Amino acid sequence: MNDVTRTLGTRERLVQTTSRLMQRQGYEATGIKQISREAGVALSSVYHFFPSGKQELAVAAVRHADREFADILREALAGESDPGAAMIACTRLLATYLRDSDWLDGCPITATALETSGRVPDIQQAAREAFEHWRSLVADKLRRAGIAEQDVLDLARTAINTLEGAELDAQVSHSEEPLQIAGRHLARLINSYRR
Amino acid sequence: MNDVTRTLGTRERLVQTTSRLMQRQGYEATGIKQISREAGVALSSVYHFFPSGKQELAVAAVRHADREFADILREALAGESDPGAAMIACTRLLATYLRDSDWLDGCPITATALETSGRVPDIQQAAREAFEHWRSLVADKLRRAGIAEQDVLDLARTAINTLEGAELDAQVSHSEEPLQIAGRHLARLINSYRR
DNA sequence: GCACGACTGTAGCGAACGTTCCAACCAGTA
DNA sequence: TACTGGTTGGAACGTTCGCTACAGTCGTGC
Repeated sequence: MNDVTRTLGTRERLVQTTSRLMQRQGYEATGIKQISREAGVALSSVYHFFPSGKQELAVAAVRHADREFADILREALAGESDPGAAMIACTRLLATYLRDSDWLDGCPITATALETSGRVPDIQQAAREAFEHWRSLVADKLRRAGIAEQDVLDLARTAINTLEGAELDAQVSHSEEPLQIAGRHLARLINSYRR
Repeated sequence: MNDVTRTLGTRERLVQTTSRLMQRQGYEATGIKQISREAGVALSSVYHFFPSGKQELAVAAVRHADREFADILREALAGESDPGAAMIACTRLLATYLRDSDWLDGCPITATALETSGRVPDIQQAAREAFEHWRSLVADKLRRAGIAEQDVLDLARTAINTLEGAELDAQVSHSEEPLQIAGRHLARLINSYRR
């Protein structure tokens, strides 16, 4: 049992533990028994709360990761008024989480989304919604900063995608540098669209 | 048996099939028996060529994917003299492969790299080398185009990372658009460093 | 005190996992 | 023809997988 145990409800503990495990190992490598063990929850309780099993739990975990990552993004974006500086703040925050977790906690859904690609539609759908959600947060920031509407959605898309790629690189390289570089380049790109 | 069968040597068939399966399903979801079945190779032959088993085969598959993706990148980069246009050519080629495979064939090593992160050092190392390899190809292109040396490595890093993120997005969204947008933005970013 | 729904503990199902073992096979060489 | 080294086919190992079944425990409302 860890911090998560005994403070939240059983169902919430399951979702949170699943989300963390899938972030680090992906969908296939994360077993139901491992989840119930690490969450301090009976195996039968998993099927009590998620009657149709692993997939249902995984979808709930992706949705949870969606909200959690959105909170991180929102926090980082809110701290800076300039949109370029806000992107740099994002990369700094992501780099901190990554380093502090010994390069284990990257994007919480990428591994799951990739290995279930074309095989588990429910999970795919949840992942698609998460990316869309995160993009909309960045788009809002750009819009408020006065970026022209015809550039906002595309810029937000590349911003999130570059963050994703840089975080993957940082995780594999065990280095914060890819994220720092991405932050600088994204700021420069966004500034080139300011009027 | 498919195209790969009976034309290449047994060992090469195994590596190629493993690479393709891991590209689509990741490491954990790809079974030794599935590999031997799809490659048209006896199960015992897997252990004949790769005595220490699945991990050793996976490392060989990642190295194979490294070379294969590098060929794609080299081809796309060579077709254009302008470095920005070359990046757009890359995104176009990746988008084509992705669409033609029904959005299944994205980056051949991302899924594997992520789900083995911090758990299978050999695979991690092979993935690290692959990313480094691909970066060096882009860096060469930028250098030859006259980008200042102090900008080359960072730009190459962000270019590869943005490609990775955009390809992930394209795969999840079932759309070529994220890659097209990334191409335009990368070209703009690189141009802003031209002298 | 009692009944009831929520949750747990345990045991076990069939299937698939990675791996091992070994006899059989099939070149090529002598 | 006999031998040899590389390769195969098939059976089986122990373990783990996702999942099911069911009796038992617990806190709450009557």
